[in-house]
Amino acid sequence: MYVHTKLVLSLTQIDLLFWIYLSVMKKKITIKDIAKVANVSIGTVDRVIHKRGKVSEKALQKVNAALEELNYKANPLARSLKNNVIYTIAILIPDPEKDPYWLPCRKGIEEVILEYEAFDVDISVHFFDPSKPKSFVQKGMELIAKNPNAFLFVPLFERESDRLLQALSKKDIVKATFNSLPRNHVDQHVGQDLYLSGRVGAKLIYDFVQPASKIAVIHIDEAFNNAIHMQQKEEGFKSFFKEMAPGHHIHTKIVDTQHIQKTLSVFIRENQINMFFVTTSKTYEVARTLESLDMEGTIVGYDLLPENLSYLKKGGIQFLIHQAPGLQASLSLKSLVEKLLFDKESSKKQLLPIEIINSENVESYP
Amino acid sequence: MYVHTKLVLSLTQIDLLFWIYLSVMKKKITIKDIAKVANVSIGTVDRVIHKRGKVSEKALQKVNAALEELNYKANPLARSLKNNVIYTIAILIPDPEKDPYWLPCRKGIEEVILEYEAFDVDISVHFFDPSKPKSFVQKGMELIAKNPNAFLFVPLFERESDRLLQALSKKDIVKATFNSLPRNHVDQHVGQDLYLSGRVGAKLIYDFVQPASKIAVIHIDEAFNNAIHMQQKEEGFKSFFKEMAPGHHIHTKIVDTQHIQKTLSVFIRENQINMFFVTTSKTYEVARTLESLDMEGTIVGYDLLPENLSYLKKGGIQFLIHQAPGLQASLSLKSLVEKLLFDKESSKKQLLPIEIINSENVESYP
DNA sequence: TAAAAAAATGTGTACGTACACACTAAATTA
DNA sequence: TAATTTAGTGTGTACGTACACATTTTTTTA
Repeated sequence: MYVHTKLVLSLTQIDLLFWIYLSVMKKKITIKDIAKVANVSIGTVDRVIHKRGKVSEKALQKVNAALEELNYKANPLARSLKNNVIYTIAILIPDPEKDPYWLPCRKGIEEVILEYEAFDVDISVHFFDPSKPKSFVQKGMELIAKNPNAFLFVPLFERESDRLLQALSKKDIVKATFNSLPRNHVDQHVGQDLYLSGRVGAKLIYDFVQPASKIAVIHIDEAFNNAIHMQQKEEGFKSFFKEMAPGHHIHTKIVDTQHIQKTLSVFIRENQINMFFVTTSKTYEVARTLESLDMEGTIVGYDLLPENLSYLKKGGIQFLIHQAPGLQASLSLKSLVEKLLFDKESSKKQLLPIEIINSENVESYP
Repeated sequence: MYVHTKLVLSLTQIDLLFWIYLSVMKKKITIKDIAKVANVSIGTVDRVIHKRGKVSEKALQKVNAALEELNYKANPLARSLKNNVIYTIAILIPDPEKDPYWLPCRKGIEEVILEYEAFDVDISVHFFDPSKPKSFVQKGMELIAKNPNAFLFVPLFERESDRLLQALSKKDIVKATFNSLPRNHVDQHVGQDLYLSGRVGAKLIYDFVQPASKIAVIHIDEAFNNAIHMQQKEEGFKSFFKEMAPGHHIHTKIVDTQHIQKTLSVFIRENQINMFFVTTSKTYEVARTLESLDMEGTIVGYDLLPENLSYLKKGGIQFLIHQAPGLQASLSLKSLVEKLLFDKESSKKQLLPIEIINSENVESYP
């Protein structure tokens, strides 16, 4: 009612009829319609929308009224078409050849590239050696030097990431990360709550715990893997047990892939461990060791690597927590593209659900 | 190399230079570029692309060559802009007021509607009473009579769905479903593998099974809920136990919400059941009954209803299987919109992963 | 060989937005 | 009051595609 009254007062009879026509017919409101209703030219409407001044107070009010009454939304297609620039996105991730964990990640990215092939974006993927922080910085700097519109990367190393972020900040390049969250500010992030993921692992193990159970958190390759990652998971894990079974001691062991079998065997036998929370995708190493020792045990670990899946199906691993690297990559890339192309805003920080995988539901994952 | 040779033979010197320029510069190939390289007008290129004939053999070959060499991809934005029709999508889902299971579904749809507000689509949501097949058919027929471009619905009732699908087939309306899969053909479907989901439930329970355990599958409200749904889950559940513990007898019980507490109490006491696989979102009813009987037990059920979550956190329910109705709805609607707007093709049948929820990872779900 | 018919090709316009430029009206100055 | 500045407004064009229509070229027929 209010709406009508206001219009009757501010618009002529004919404009009112046109307004009713627009509201009744299923038709998208264009800048032209606004111009007609406000009885000005589209140029004036355009100046109002973009706040470029040179508009009389009277016209401004009429246009703003029409804009609001008709709930005008600019057509993103026409806007993007007119815009006519090709956005470049540079992506830097660990080399999947060096660590197969990143394979689904590359695959996810390639799918998105194909999906937006026909649009005005130029996406390129680059790799660094996950065991060499230097290669990360070097590649990163190279890419930044080319001034892409956005830079998406996995901040595996804290200090080195800071350097890249600093370089990026000077250049007005959109900063986006996934998998790990760097200390410094980024414009967009997709990841998982690692602390919570540790608690999930704890709960899964806790369900099987007996008074005599011996529990250990195993970190593999802490040296050149993401140390903070593992720490946060461990903290989450321990916090759960502190709440639910305060008396239960949790062992912690850091091992190297080098002599992993030997080191682990000794550790397991010495401490009589029969329940394991493995904080990395190399969970299969623990299962393999247990197998070689001909021992039974409960193992909860991370990620759907082929080796892990094999043990999951055989029963050597009870549960895997899925970090969905592929989904993380494709989601972050997609939001980046849509931000640039249609300036669609999505939440800065997106935390993906922590997915529990057992021998059965694994079949439902692609 | 081959590519070059072919071009040298088929194009003039100047065209070749232009081709090199196009390849080197980061620039999207337009119909105009093709016309220039093939040395014809854009009209001719257009006729070739749309196979509208009236093109000489020579021109056709030149254009096709250029199209392929330059890997032309039509700009979906310009195409959609030119197209200039408003697509209508009618959605029919069970009334969330009648069954709260459908609340996230409505929410998911509303989010997508907002997301595409500025685009040329007109999406409307309508509800039917999940306990009244007639209301489903009636509402459905009404919507179909309005000739939307696409019709997305939850085929809760088999026979009634067939009727709607028949009506749809006559009218060239895109048919899409989610949650349940109807017997007859649809153009698009998003759902879950229910048989597998039954197996997942089985595995979760199996991990806790003792020789003395008594296991039951509980169906609640089979009468007006989706009977096939429940059957498939039960089959999956039993198939797992047949494989892993052939001797173990699985009880089955169908109960009505009416006198559920009483019926269940009797059933549980008579059969000494202590492990439950509940095939519907009313899992909390079993937990409540067990609570009132002051008994302990293992319960695995479905869906993140507030009542279920409360028992999950208290420990009355061990695991919930998440059918993600909201995600199913938004995913199917999104693909529908993108299909109409940009004729982007996505796979006809999309099966979502079966997600296992416990008291911890539930926090990571929105 | 000219005229007519048919085939092939090119041109112009629209979609909705954005922006440069041209123009008109009002305000200021001489 | 005329000349000039300035505020306000309108017009035209481009983005890339699609399609109607106009134009040119080739083929057929008289």
